[in-house]
Amino acid sequence: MKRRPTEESTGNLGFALLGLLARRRSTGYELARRMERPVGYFWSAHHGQIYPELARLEARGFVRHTVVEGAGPRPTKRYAVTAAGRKALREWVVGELEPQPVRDLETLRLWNIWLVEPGAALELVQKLRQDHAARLAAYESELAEVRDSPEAHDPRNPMFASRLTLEGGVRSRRAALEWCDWMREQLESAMHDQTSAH
Amino acid sequence: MKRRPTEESTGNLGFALLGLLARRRSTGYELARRMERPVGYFWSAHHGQIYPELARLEARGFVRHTVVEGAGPRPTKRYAVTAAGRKALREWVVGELEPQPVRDLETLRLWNIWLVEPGAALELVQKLRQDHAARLAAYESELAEVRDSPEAHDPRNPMFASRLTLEGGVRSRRAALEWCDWMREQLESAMHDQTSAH
DNA sequence: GCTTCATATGTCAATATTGACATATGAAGC
DNA sequence: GCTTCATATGTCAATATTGACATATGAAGC
Repeated sequence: MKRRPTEESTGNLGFALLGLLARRRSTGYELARRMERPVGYFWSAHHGQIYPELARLEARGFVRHTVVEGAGPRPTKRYAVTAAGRKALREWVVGELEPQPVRDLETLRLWNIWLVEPGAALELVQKLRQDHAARLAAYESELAEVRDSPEAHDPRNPMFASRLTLEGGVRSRRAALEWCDWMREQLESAMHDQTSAH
Repeated sequence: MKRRPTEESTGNLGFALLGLLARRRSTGYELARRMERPVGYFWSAHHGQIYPELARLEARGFVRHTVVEGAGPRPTKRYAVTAAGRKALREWVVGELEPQPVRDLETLRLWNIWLVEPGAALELVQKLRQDHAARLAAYESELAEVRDSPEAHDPRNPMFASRLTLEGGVRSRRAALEWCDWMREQLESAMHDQTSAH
C-alpha cells in the first residue's frame, strides 16, 4: 500500500498556529513565544514542533511567508494566514466536537493519595492550592487589562474571545481553590477523628 | 552511542496502571475497560498502549502476572502490583509537581470564536454546555454512590480518594456550566446591541 | 576585546499516542 | 447450525511530542 505524502487534515497544533496568525502575523520564533503566553494557558508546543508544522500549513496553502531581516543564521520568515487558512479555522471552530483524550496529572495524583499518610496528602493539597492561586492571579490581572475596553465587547473582535477564555480560566481556578480548601477540611477532620479515637 | 534497552523512568501511563492495580488486580483487558471509566475521567489510554506498558512495568519489577483461564487466543494474564511498584507510586504521588503540557481543545475553540458569527458562536457554547451538563450528571450520580459510606471517609481507603476526585469533577463542571451561561449572556447582549444600533 | 544573552531557524533521536489489523473462543439469540 | 458480540492479547505503521543538538548574529555589560 502506498502512503500519501502527508497532507490529510490539520492537527490541533495547526489550528492553534492559525488562530495565532489570524490575530497577528508572526515569525516562527514569535509564535513560539506567543505559544508560551497567552496560548500556553490552553495549548502548548515547543519550537521544534512549530517550524515543521508551519511548513506543512504552507504546503496546504493555509499560511504564506515573506522573508524579513532578522538576527538568526538562516533567513527569518514572517508568516501570515491566507483566506483558505482562515476558512479552515472558522470551519473547525464550529465543527463537530470530538471527544478529546484527557491527561490530568493533578487528579491522577489525588486519586492515589490514599496510599500516603494524611499529613503528606495535606502537603500535596497545599502545593496544588498554591499553583492554582498563582494561576488565578495571572488570569485576573490579564483579564483586568482587557475587560473594560470596547473591543472586548465586540463579538467579532479577538479581544472578545480573549475576554471569554480568561473569564473561564478565572472561574475554573477559583473553583479549584475552593476544592483544595474543601479537601484540606476533609483531611483535617479525618486526621482529627483518627487521633481522638485513641 | 549505545541506547540502553528502555528502563528509565515510569511514564504517566505507568502510574495510572499502577494506581488501578493498587486498588484491584486485573488483566490487561480489564485495565483497558477500567481506563474508560472511572480513570478515563482524568486519564485515557487504549489497549494498544496498555499491553506494552504492562510488559515494561513487569520488566522493572513493578507488577507481576499469573496466567488465568480466559476466552482469548493467547494466555490471559492477571497482573498485580508488587511492593516495589507500590513504593514507586507512593513516591510519585507526593513527589515534585512538574508543569504538565496543556491541551485544552475547548478553550482553543473559544479563543477563536471571534472569527464566526455570534449566532454560530452561541450554538457552540450551547453544545459545550450540554457536554458539561452530561458529565456533571455522571459525576454526581457516582459521587452519590460513595459519599455516605464509611470507607469514603477513611483517608487510607481508596474510596476516600475516589470521593475527593469526584467532588473535584462536580465542582469543575458546575463552574464550567456557569461559565457557559455567562458566555451566552455576553453573546446575546452583544447581538442585541448590534441590532438596536441600526 | 570578551562574555553573555536574546534573537532566530532548523534537525533529529527517543518516546508517546492513535487507530487499524490480526486472531481465537465461548455464549446468546435466531 | 449460523451470526453476532463480549472476551482477550497482541503488533504495527503513522503521527505527535519532547528535549537535545546545531548554528550564527547583534546588542549590552564589563
